[in-house]
Amino acid sequence: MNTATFNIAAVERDTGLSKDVLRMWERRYGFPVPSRDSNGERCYPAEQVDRLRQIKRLMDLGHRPGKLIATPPEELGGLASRRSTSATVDMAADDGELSELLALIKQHDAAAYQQAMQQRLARQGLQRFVQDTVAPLTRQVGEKWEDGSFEVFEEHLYTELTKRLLRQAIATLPGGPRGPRVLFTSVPEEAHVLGLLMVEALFALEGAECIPLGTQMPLLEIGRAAAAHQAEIVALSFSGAFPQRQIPGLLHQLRLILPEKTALWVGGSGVARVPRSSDAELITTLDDALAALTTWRLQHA
Amino acid sequence: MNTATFNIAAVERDTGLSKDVLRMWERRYGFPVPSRDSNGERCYPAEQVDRLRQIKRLMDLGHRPGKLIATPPEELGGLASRRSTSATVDMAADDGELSELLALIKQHDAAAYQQAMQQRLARQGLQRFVQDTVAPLTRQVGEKWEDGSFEVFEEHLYTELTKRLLRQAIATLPGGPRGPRVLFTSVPEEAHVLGLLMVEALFALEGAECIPLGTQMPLLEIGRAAAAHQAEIVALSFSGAFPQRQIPGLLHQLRLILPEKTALWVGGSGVARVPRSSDAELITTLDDALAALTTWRLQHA
DNA sequence: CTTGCTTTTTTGTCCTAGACAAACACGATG
DNA sequence: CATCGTGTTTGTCTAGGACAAAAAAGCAAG
Repeated sequence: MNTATFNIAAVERDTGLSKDVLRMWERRYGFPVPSRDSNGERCYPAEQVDRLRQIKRLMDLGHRPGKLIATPPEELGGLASRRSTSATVDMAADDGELSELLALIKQHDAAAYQQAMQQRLARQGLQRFVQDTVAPLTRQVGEKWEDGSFEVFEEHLYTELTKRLLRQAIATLPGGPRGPRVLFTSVPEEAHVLGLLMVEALFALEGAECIPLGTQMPLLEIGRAAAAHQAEIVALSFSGAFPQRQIPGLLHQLRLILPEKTALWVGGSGVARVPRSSDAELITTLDDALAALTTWRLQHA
Repeated sequence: MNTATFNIAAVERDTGLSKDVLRMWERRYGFPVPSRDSNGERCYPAEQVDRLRQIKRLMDLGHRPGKLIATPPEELGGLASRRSTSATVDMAADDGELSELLALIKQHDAAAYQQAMQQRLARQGLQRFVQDTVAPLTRQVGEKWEDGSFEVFEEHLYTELTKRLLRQAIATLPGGPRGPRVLFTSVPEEAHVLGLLMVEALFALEGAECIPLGTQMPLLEIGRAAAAHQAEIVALSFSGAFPQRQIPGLLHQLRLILPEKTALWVGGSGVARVPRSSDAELITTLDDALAALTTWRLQHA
């Protein structure tokens, strides 16, 4: 297992750091320093790939690469919580029950987790389940992942199982003929969908007609889909890991592509730091989303 | 809407063609020829992006780029069927019923499609539903998409709705304590999951313990997950669009990362042309998958 | 005519190294 | 304390060259 080494394409795939960035870091900071194969191409050892992934993780949290690369690897784990602190305080409420759920994931007990969540869903009803269980749980998984107490694959397991629960719940709702037609999707390179699903669940409950197109739609295709479905609203989501600098340009382009009367609503942790603009409506919380729906209905009554 | 132009990163995102390839084609073939902005950077008009996506689509089908770029745009649509022809013949069987389902997607009538599929599922049972409905339907959607009679977003709609159905069906099955523990996932950059879900459904029916980790797991994380879950089998899937040349190296690496006793099973249309090797077991049909499971059980009884 | 091997063409990826602009951090001024 | 420069950090783009892997074409032998 130690003989495995990664070429630059594999490192890009596994860390999400572009080849350009990898080469630039090597030039500027002297890390990573891969060995070379017989063709002079870079060979990264698994150890450096792991450190790179850790660095990427902390960068998505807001740290600067220069500092991170200067930090010795063994101290990296400690840098976790940063913008988490403010959020953690005001939600210590029913931590107790939630951490039981987290513990099930941590034990990799998928069956028990699913059962516990099903019960909670039955007890709380879908709306409160989304707002009081799924949303805080997702936040906590994010934090645990950030501070290293959750592995990537544990976060994936959580996401996958929870997605299934939400989709299942949504499927039982009747398609609402009363609300606006809302098209749910994300741009290419953006694969996260859990937040979008939460909003879809809430909107479906409100009787909106939800059209889920999955993730990763090319922009021009989003335009075609909106036209074909005569969607009144296009709802997009960006995760925190999505390259922030691309977002404004991307929204501007999409705005040009979409019919004028189609609203563009954008949410997810990736847009928290994006400047407001007339291209799209930025939505940062689930409550915002519901409020936006209410407002839309008033304006189109 | 005509004022929208794409920079090279946006084109890479939307077409799946790497920046290197885009620049290379410009150098070698003289297409695409983007205009330049004030910084000398490439600006691709929407029209060229569309043509590029069409070319990429045909390349995934086996065509050569040199020919495609030489072909005038208006003739591109006609080049569709190629390796499809052989397959279409032997399945003209119950085309009738299936094409009704396809028509519902084409009309963007999500509700009716879901209802029709639910009925079929109830009538056929999960195994036959997967083998006789979902699998051929997916193949046909692929073909329709290839020959241009399905838009990308229609294929997305089909995929999303069908994924939901399968997941829902899987959720109702008891977790099997008898079979092997099978970990289902895909590598980064590979977002397609429908084929994996079909296999998961069949395996779950057979009483195997299925652990769905969603898509896009870094290789080292797949290794950790396999260890943590004590998985006996890791099942991966590659779509036809995944860069073929990366697959063998990738499987070799993963083989080095995984514990020796963990089997590596790989399927999907992307592996059809991959050379056989001792790194992984290549599985090309649903029947193969079931056969592999049976064999595994015999060998570990 | 087909099968299998070798050569040529096609094609993608990697390389170096420089330029620049956008984002950020810091300090000064209102 | 807030707002506005200014310097530093950082990512992305550009250029063309080199090379190897894949596909096609040519050719030989069964």
